[in-house]
Amino acid sequence: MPLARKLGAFVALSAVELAVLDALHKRRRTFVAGRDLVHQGQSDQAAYILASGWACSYKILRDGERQIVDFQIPGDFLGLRSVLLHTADHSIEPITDIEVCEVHASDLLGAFTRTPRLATAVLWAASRDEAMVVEHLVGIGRRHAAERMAHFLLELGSRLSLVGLATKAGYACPLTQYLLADALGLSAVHVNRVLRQLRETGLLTFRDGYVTYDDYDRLLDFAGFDPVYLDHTGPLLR
Amino acid sequence: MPLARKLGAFVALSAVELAVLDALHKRRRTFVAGRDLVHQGQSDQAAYILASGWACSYKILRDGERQIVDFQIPGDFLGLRSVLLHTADHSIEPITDIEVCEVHASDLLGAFTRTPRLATAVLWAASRDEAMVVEHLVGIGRRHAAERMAHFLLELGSRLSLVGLATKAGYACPLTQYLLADALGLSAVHVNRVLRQLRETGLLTFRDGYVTYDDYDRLLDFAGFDPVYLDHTGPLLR
DNA sequence: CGCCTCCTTGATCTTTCTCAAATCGAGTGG
DNA sequence: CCACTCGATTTGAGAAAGATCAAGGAGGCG
Repeated sequence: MPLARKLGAFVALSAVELAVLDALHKRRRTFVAGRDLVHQGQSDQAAYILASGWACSYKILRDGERQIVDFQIPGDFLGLRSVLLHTADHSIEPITDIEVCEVHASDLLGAFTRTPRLATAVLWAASRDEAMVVEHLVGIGRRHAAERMAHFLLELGSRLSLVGLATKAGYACPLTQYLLADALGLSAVHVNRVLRQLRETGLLTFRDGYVTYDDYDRLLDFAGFDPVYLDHTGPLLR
Repeated sequence: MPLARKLGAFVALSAVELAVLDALHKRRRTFVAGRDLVHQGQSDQAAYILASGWACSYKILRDGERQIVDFQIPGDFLGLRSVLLHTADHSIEPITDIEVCEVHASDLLGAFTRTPRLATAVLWAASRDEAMVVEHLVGIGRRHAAERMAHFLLELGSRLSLVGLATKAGYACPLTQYLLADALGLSAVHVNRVLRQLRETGLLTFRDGYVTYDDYDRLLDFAGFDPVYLDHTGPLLR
């Protein structure tokens, strides 16, 4: 269970807490790629824990422009904020076919009451997600396109290796250039050019759904990637 | 106490919970404008609750570029994420002289264990903050400068009116054009031009530390401002 | 085969940045 | 009261990053 693994990095979970966590994984469901799971503005939505596949959360503006806020990979929550805020402030779309576990607001709040440490752990996971959104914000605001792309793909690799889906060499990545454009605040055309530039300067290659690091150290430097905000040396709470 | 007021909007707090919250407000401190409270990379930092004044959280990139992630106003947490993640992933600078209450990690985690509902409330507040960061991200990624500025200033007004610091007409705002530039991912020069444009088209005026709405309805429309993500009809938990 | 999605590349245009310089008001010391 | 400084604002001119428009190409699939 990728979620337990993730939370376990922060809070040393007891048997009871693991059992409560396991009980959240009862309602299993699957969704097909491309059909929204949650739609911006819906209220009283359930949250989900992503078991397999990729999804993205995004917002649509009036003029039809889309901004992807984050991609979700196995072990991530989908729509946790929507549950807490009572209304979905963003939409969620599966990028591939996905498997999820549905979690109702009452389940979650009940679990928190029974095992407060789990609440702390979830608060930690939410903070980590926010740290990624913040880094994303910084990238869009103050990095130019190539640096932004490099940083983004490095972060994704770092997250994926945490759940065993990436190696030092690279990772499988189902994102299209259109998705990258919507995530990075660029046009799809420019994404293409930037990827070409990264390939031609020997930093990384994104081709046929696979990201390959061509020179990891130089790439880290080029992107100014600092993995501190994703690292954690061990459980904070014992 | 602005924090109790804010959390009270989400969770109907009991006398015990209010007492625990009050106990967090023991260590009062003041800081002068311009000197960092928290510095990027510090570990085991305390968190603060802002009692009066304005602050901002930001990240500095290698090349010295700065991106302001969010401004904090009374009732907001400062550095909550840094406590949970064990390391500050951003810096915090007071924009005006400020008064804060220092909160240690242990106080906070202790309070959560004693009153789980408080943990839920703080999780809610954190989610609300994240929703604002997300909206900020969307603005930087997909809105052009004028729209971005208008949306940003409307959101700020909306947050301020929640704690009684803004009216329908406008609000006092200590931000310089340099701060706005660093927040919005623009150059200070362009911020100036955009403010002029908004003034000349009769939408809003930002002058002498005061934001005045010149035509609120047209401004809402121009910015595509949707206050849903800040609204809450009442306590979710009773 | 024909259609569809995604990727690729060229040409041109727009937004925003950078550099430069003038202005303005609040303090400060003489 | 005046000269001086300092931070913030304002405006202009030219440059650059990235957007938009347009058109092909390559692979998958009914």
